[in-house]
Order: sequence, then structure tokens, then C-alpha cells
Amino acid sequence: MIDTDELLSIRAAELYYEENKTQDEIGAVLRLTRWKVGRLLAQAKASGFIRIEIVHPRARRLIVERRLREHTGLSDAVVVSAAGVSTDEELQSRAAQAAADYLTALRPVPATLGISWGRTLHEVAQGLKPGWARGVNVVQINGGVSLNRREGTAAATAVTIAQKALGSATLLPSPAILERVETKLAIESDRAVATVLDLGSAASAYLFSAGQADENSALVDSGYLTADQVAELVRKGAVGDIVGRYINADGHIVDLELDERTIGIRLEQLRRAPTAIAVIAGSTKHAVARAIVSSGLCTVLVTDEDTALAVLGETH
Amino acid sequence: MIDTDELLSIRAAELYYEENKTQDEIGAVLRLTRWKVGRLLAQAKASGFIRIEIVHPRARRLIVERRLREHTGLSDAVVVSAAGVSTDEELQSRAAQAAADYLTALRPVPATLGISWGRTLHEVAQGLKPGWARGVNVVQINGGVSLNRREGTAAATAVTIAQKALGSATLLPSPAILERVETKLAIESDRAVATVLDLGSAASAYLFSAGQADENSALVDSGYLTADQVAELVRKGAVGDIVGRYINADGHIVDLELDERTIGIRLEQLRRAPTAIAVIAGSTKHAVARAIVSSGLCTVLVTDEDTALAVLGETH
DNA sequence: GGAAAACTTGCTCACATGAGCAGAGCCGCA
DNA sequence: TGCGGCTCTGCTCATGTGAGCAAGTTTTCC
Repeated sequence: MIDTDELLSIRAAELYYEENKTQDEIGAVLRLTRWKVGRLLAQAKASGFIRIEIVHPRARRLIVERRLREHTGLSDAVVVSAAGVSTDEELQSRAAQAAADYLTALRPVPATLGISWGRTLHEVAQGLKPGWARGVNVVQINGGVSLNRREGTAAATAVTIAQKALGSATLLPSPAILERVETKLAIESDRAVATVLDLGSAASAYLFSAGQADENSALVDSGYLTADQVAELVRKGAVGDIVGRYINADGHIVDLELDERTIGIRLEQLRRAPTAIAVIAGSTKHAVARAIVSSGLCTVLVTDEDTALAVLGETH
Repeated sequence: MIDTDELLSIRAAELYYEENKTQDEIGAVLRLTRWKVGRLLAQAKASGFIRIEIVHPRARRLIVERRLREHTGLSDAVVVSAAGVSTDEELQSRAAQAAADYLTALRPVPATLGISWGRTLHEVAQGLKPGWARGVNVVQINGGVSLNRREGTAAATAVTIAQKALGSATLLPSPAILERVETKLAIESDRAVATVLDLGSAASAYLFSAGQADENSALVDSGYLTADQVAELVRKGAVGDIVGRYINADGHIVDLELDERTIGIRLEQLRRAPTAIAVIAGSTKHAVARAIVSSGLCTVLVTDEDTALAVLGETH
């Protein structure tokens, strides 16, 4: 049988929150003093019977953000509401918009911003307001899309962010992954590439997303890897990729040989960065997000509610 | 683009409802006066961005109850929350419990209570507390289960309610539907049956449920009708049955011949009753509930949130 | 361009509410 | 039975909050 006080507190809550009665009026109805009513309401709240939710595409979940800050190594977190969202695309859009907002409010404004590329980053670029900053040098930190897709996606992202920041973009003129280590080393040592890589290593802040490890990965899409190769990586423990490098649940490189052929910033450099903003949302990216956060690959995580709970290890 | 004030009001709501900050503190954070913050919060509420829900099996939806009272002919309504409920059975249990509570609180306490039978009514009987009233004569108002199922369900319901009310039960010793009109007339005029019917006609209050019109109907289950017969009734427009009589969406008898062979209170008598409590819940019963309410077959409806919205014509 | 209308802003004031506290009632234990 | 500790109750008081108002600001329309 349910406790009498519990039932009373529910009746009180109904009158308070649905009928907008004052605690005094409720007291009159239920034959209680107004103080008792106040206590019942507090009890109902404490028991979790009262659920207050902010439903809006731009709503954030501050409570979850705080939990992330407290229970992980993150220095900051942005968690967008997943209320009323059915698709992963929608979640990613919300997170991207939130990342744009975060970037706009970021102080100090980074002189140099290192960015990766991909669908999510592109959306972040779209979400930024023209003039969001006054002069930021945007640098690509990993090799770009260029094999068999529309050439310009990666470049366009960097350029858009830079233009809207009234700054300049520095592109990394190189593929993401090369077939032979020798080629990679050669390209890397080329002055045009080396300069950009050095600039990227010294960026004041980083902004990047992550990809899940499956056949829908952007690296497969761009033709750098085949679905079979990714499947093999998964077999070796890969949960996803970050700046073109596949990691396992511990945040370690899965395939050293492949990694040696990948051009771009190294994970250690990212780990040392004072500001590394990861934008990762959608149900397919829970595992990567968790790996990235727990291994300290980012200092700030922009994500959705469900992914945040997964990172906290509270998957329902 | 989203209105600036709208975004601000969302930020304010986050700080107010999730972080429990005062409007003054929020003003300090967002660089606004506390009055502006108050207005933003009011705006957020008015726009429906703030959703407060009471999650508890015994929670009621007073707002929907009021809408029912205002927009239908009902004199009262009880609407239980459907939050976190997956099955129709659970919804029916909640409604049955709520009906038991309603009956307990009903004033004046009915001297004679006319009841139907069925799964729902049985649950209402279970949900009543022993001693919920002091002396109520419980009368069956329609023919009982008796053909091929456990004999006692209908009787047990009446007896349980009466016992718990420290009162007496008067059973209707008759089947629900007879095969020939002549038999029905004969039984009806038998003193033992006629007395009970008269008592039922003069009850101070009625409590009944309704059945959906499909092969799962209690009348099919009890062997009074075949699945085919019900299908035929549906073809003629039947949406469900109430005290053994099939009605269409307008609340009219679907098959006059069948109705002539049905024993129990007539719908006109129910329509004239000052207190007729219908307990109807579950997604399969939306249509019957609507028919019953709109044709004035009950004065009080005990139901679940979703059914209530269907009755109000707000199915999403 | 200027007046009227509509809206927004910062305020006063009254009311609603939560924190904190003293006393009442209840329980267990000697 | 009597004593100390426990919870629960009703209160005072300080604070948080919404209604209403006048002044300032923007918009609209001639």
C-alpha cells in the first residue's frame, strides 16, 4: 500500500502545479496547514515525482553538464536537450548549433583555432553568426576530404568559420591517409605542409568532432578506407576516429601502422591542449564520446543528453 | 532565426529550474534586471517551453479534468496520468483505482449503487478499502456472466463492493443476452428478476465500465456473442458496449433486435440518472468513451489521459 | 517630420514561500 | 514510571516573486 503522505503530496502537487493554487488554498482543500503543504511539496520534489523539463531545440541540460564537469576530467561541458527528437541528425544539428554558441562566447578568443572537418564541423560553421569574433586564424589540423567526393567540403568549413570571424583560414594541403608511410613522411616534411602542421600544433584552441567506427564513417565515405578495413579495425577494438585516427575504448591508437600513414595533429598534442572542444552527438557515437572523454582527449564536450549519460555510464 | 528574447528566456529557465538560482542571480549572470528575468520566465511558461509533469501512478491530470468538465456535458471527471505506462492493462488498473477513490469520496453516499460487471469493475472492487462506506445496497444492473466461464466473477464484484461498504448486494439472477425475445420477456417478468430490475432502476448512483467492439469483448469471452456477430455489429457502426448493449458513435443502439434480447437497465434510464460513473480506460476504448460522453450516458468519467484527449477530440 | 499608439522598462508594494526554531508528542530503554 | 532522544508541528521572519503603474522608447501612420 502506498504511504498516505505520499498520496497527499501528489494531490498537493496537482493543485500547486496544475491548478496554480497557493499553498494556503491547497491547505484549505486538503485540510492541512500551509506549512504542511509546503513540506509535502518539498517531499514530492525530493522523491522525484515532480519533473520539470524545458522543451526547446536550444535548451541545455545544466544538471547533466555539472555532473560531467564533476565526474570527468572535463573543464566544461555543453549538453543539449534530446526532448522530442527522433533522429540522430537532429541531435547533431542541435549540438553543432550549441558548439557555435559556445565558440562565440569563448573567452579569451583564440588567436589560432585548430579544426578538423566533417558533417558536424560543417554545421558548426553554418551555425556561427557573421562577426562572431574579430580576427581568428583558422587552421586545419588533419588531412582533408579530397579523393572522390566534392573537393571543397573540408576547405569550405575552415573558410566559412574564418570569414565569419573576420579572420583568415590556413588549409592543410594534404590527404588524410596515405597508402605508404614513405609518402606520408615526404608530404609531412614538405615546407607547405610542415608550416601548416606547426601552426596547427601551436593553436590556442581546438575544435573537432569524432566519427563512429562503422561503414558510415566519413573516412569510408571519402574513400580513404574501405568498409572491410573499418570492420577489421572494429575487430581490433576501434570505437571511432578522432582527427582521422582510430582509437579504442581506452583512447589508444588501434592500428599503429595505419596511424603512421595518417597526416595531422597527434593525439598527445591534443591531450596537452588547454582548450580542446569536442562536438559529438547521436546514439551511434556514445562509445567514441566515452573513449575521448575518459582518455582526456578533450577539455570541453558539446553533446546531447543521451550521449552525456552514456559518457557518465548511466545508460538506461 | 530564433528570436533573441526566446533564447534568453530559455537560458533563464535553465538557470531557474535546473540550477535553482533566484531571478536576481540569473539577472546578474545574464546582465538583466530581475524584473526582466521574471518576464522572460513568464514568457517561457506562456510559450509552453516549461513542461511540469507529475510522475506517479496515482497522479491525476487536473487540467484535462477541467477541460472535460467545461467542454462536455460531464459534471465531473477523473483523469489519471499515462506517464511511463506502456500497456492498456496498466492504464485500466490506474483508472480502476482512481474510480475506487472517487467512489469513496462521493457525497452524498449513495443508498443504492447500481453496477455492471467486467474486468474493470472487478478491479475497482479490489481497489476499495474495507469500510469505505457504512451500508450501501449494491445492485447489479445487467445480466451476469454465467454461460461458460467461472460462474462467480460478476457476483463476486458486487459482493466485494457491498461487503467492503458494510452493506448488502442484490444480484440479478439472469443471463446478459437471451436467444429468443420471448424468453427474455418471460425472465424479465419473473418476480425474482423484476424486483432486482426495479431496484436497479431506482438506484441513487451507477457505476459501470464499457467494452470495445471487437473479438476481445467480455460478451464474446462469456459466450453470449460470437466473434462473427461482433464483427457484424461493427459493420453496422458499433463502437462498443455499455451494460451489455452495443452502441454506435452517436450513442444509439446498433441492433434493436439484439437489444430486445438483452436484460438489464435501459440506456434512457442511465441517461436520466443524476450520478452515472463510467470507468473507461485504454487505447482500445477511445471510441466507446467518446460515444458515451457525447451522448450523455454518464455524468462522471474516470479515465486515462490519452482517452480523455480522444474524448476531447485532441488525438495527436 | 511629427504626433499618436504600442510596447518596453524599472520601479513600488503586497503576497507567497522557504529557512530556522521552539515546543509537543512519541518512542525506546532502564 | 521516568528520562533522553527522536520526529513532527505550527510558528516568526527574511527573502523571493508577481501585479500594477508611470516614465521612457520604439513603431506606425498620416
